[in-house]
Amino acid sequence: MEMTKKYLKIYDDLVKKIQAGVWQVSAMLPSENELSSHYNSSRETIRNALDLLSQNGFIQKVHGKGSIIIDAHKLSLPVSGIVSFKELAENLQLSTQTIVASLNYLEKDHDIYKILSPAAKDRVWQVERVREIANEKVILDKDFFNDKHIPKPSVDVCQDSIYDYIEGELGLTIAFAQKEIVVEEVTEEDQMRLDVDGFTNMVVIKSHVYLEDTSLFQYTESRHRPDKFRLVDFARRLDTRHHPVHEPFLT
Amino acid sequence: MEMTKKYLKIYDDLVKKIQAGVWQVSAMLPSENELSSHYNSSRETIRNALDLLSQNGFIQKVHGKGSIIIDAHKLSLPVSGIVSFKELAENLQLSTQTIVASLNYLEKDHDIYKILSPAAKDRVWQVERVREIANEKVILDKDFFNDKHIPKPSVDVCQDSIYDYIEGELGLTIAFAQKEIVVEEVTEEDQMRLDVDGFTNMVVIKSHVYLEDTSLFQYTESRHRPDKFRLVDFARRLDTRHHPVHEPFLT
DNA sequence: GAGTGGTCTAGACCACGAC
DNA sequence: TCGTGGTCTAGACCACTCA
Repeated sequence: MEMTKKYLKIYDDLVKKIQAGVWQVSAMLPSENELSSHYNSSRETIRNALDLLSQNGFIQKVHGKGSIIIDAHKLSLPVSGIVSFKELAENLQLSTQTIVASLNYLEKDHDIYKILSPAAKDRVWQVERVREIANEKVILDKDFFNDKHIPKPSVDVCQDSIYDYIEGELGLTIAFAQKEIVVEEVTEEDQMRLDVDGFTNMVVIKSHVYLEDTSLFQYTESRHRPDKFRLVDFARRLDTRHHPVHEPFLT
Repeated sequence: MEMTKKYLKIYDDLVKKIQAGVWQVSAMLPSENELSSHYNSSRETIRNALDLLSQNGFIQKVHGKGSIIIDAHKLSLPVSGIVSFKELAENLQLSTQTIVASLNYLEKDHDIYKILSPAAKDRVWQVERVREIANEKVILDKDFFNDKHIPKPSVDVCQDSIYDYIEGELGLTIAFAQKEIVVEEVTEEDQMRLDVDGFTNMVVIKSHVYLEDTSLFQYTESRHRPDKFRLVDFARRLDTRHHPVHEPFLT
């Protein structure tokens, strides 16, 4: 009696083999037919696993040829997405630290209510966290939550990982996010909380985050000192016929 | 005798209906069974079409409930990806102009040969283009190509769209790209070519672009004046178990 | 329990690449 | 021509949501 999904087990197995170097980069994966007999599965199930490999930058499928091993993870792990600072920090070799600078409910007249609680029925709380990397305070994260979806937790939870709290303790599933990256001027708050170190601008990531039922539950601003900001992204060219997949956008 | 793929026609039709407002945002799409009888197709084909809608931010699927219409296109079209300036400009209401500042082969000792032509067998050419938006020169694009894959075209082609040349005239397919976004100091060249307008930093997008056969054919640096840079991104939370999908990255 | 999407199967034909 | 991946079908069972 297996709980796990077959195509995920196949995916996991293939990832492990690719990372172990069973096949060289730019070599071919076995064909879909070979894989389906090897894993005792239908071709469609293999294709589900291969789709995952492709989405995550492990292979490139070529019609009539096969699946080529690529290495989108070479330079320094990649891909735009939704990730917590904790997940991120675990992949860094540098020492990191989080300082909870504030944690409180907001006044009802705060602008953020328009976004997170239009009827102002639910309370909204805020947490501000300073991220220290190699003993420099370089990131200021300002998170706003609707109390109805995410009850205000303790400082300890904020110190650890709010996403673990949301996905683990509360059992909610984060589905998607809309993000905007811009460069803004340094604020007084930046100067108070961070080591701005003479910089006059900050890179700001503004995110609207949604649950699986499409309700908006979080708004975040992550303010980065520009010399410590770097975003690595792996992008596939999808159909751009109707709704061009965009990149730098200009106002 | 139809050339077009069935699931793409269904996708196109559903996009048209969503954009026409046939269903309200946060309403449910008809169920997969209803859609398959409506379009005279199997459920798997419908699911292919719905997967595309989901990837492109039109719907959010919820197990046991249905497909909810969402609106990732609300603010200003979205999503990180691979797009040409021409595609981008067509979605802008502002007047834009491209100036080809230079177009030439590079000396064999240029650093870029290490990336694009390791054996230094093939020639590498470069084009520099200044992008003017609302009569301000705010973007400097520096593109490097391997002559073997992409023969150096005329200035007119660069003026128009190199991607149209590659995908249309040469019939090649761009498959994926690896990008890095960082903030760098203004260079003398920036000052010479652009209206830097007192800014001391530039947002720089560095891209390695690959063809379908996974060969690297282009390296690009796109340098943006920070006040005119904005990136909008729509991200889904995928499996982050093995290879965390990252966001801001730090050095 | 009825209806939804998620997984999986076995089979078919097509479009493409390489020989 | 052969093997590859791409599309499509018809049907099955499971997991989930909601009344």
